[in-house]
Amino acid sequence: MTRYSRQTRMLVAVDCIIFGFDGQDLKLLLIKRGFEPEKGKWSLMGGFVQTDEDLEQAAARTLTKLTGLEGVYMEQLTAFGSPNRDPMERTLSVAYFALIDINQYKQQITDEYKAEWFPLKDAPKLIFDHAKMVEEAQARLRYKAAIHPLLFELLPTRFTIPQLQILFEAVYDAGFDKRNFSRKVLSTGLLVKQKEKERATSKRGAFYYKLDKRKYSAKFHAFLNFVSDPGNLK
Amino acid sequence: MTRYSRQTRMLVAVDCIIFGFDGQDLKLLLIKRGFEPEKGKWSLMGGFVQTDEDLEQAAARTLTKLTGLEGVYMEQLTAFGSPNRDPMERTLSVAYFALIDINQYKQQITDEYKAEWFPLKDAPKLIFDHAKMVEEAQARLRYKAAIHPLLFELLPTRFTIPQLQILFEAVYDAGFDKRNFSRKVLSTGLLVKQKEKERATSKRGAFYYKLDKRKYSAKFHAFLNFVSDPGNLK
DNA sequence: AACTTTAAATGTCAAATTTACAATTATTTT
DNA sequence: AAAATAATTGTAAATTTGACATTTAAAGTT
Repeated sequence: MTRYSRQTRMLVAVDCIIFGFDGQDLKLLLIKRGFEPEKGKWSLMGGFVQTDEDLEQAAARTLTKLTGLEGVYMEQLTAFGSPNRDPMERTLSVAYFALIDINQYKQQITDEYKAEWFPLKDAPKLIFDHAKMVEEAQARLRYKAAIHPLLFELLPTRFTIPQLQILFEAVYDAGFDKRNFSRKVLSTGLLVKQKEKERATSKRGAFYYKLDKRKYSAKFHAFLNFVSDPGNLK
Repeated sequence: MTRYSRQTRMLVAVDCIIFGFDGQDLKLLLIKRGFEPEKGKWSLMGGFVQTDEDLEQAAARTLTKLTGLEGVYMEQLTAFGSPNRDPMERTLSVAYFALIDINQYKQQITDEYKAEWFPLKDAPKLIFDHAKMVEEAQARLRYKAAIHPLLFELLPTRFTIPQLQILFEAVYDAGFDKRNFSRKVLSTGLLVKQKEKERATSKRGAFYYKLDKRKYSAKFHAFLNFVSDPGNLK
């Protein structure tokens, strides 16, 4: 079979916007780019799509390469295709955003990428259009987390309601009423109270909760309204 | 400047899932593909991204080429990148879905593409992964229309509330209570009642409404909840 | 002119949800 | 034993939703 004639072929890359939560702030995992152009500059983790891969595979491979993690929550954000977004050569990038439990992350021994967590609000200047990607990813995160139980992906298996609230407050840069928040979250039926308490933060200690895996799967795409009127989001 | 070495370059296309509404059913605009492979088979309208174009431009150009319309509502759905989705040669496709007022559509004189509207429920077999694209577009349409004032893009400037309801019922393949529906829609404050009535459908006639353009722009991304519990959508 | 027909427009009440707001409790430290 | 701290829980008013039937405007018919 022949090929399509007279058409431009281009590189296709994936770039990952990797979010984490350290208990206080929303973080972004960035690397120092290891090759030209823009070598040594801060960048999203990315890579070219290989001959035998589809996009999800490329994104998962890229994420695993950096974090060592597999089975991480990830979804396609959008494709970025401005003709000159990469000055070297035309490269389409399909952006994926990922949510990981920051505690699961172990920096690769081989320090191959000089990766570093940055507070989202205080990230360095990024190469190409990566800042735009991060911006869109943040908007998407806010959008989806307002109506779906997404942010649990950023927490460890066991977490407390106050921890969850701090996370929501970090994502929306806003304060929520404790009573209403916990009622809302508990009313989803997704949480299972544990017998143990988290004792580091307070004298009284807060009960741990875990996700009810069955219900979590079942209701992941349901409209749960965690945040009312989450601003003017896309 | 040199190029990235040892990487696969590939074709990048855009494909448009074009929805219309004829007053009764949700429709899909398809073309008979004009070149090999799969020449003569039903297909989404698409085209290769050109050297100087970004993705939005390519999608808009493609849509205009088929419909003659400009300024149409369009948003990126997702990128499809399975290695063998096009048997001829590896081609990444970025899918866009568009909503057009079916009455605005005039088939191009040059009949270049043999385009045809199909009821969404009764569309023919499509080439490559286009059926999957349509399926995802429909899911996205249902998702977004449940919470944002999106479906107005499918209607003419003047429309009646019963017409709007029929549209919602077509999109969700469900019936809604007239009283609750009109209350919900009117409570958004987006509609301006006109003096004239639509007189073709009923003896009494239904008042026309228009969108309040200011409020429509302002609230387009707001969470308006047109449909409660719109099923288990993504 | 009165009556019939058809679809549009509108109202109400109960239930559920949301919002605003403060007191109590478990535990550690002093 | 008292103080301090953060977790947990309650309630009443307001708003929104859901279920349900009647009235109304206009055209057609007798």
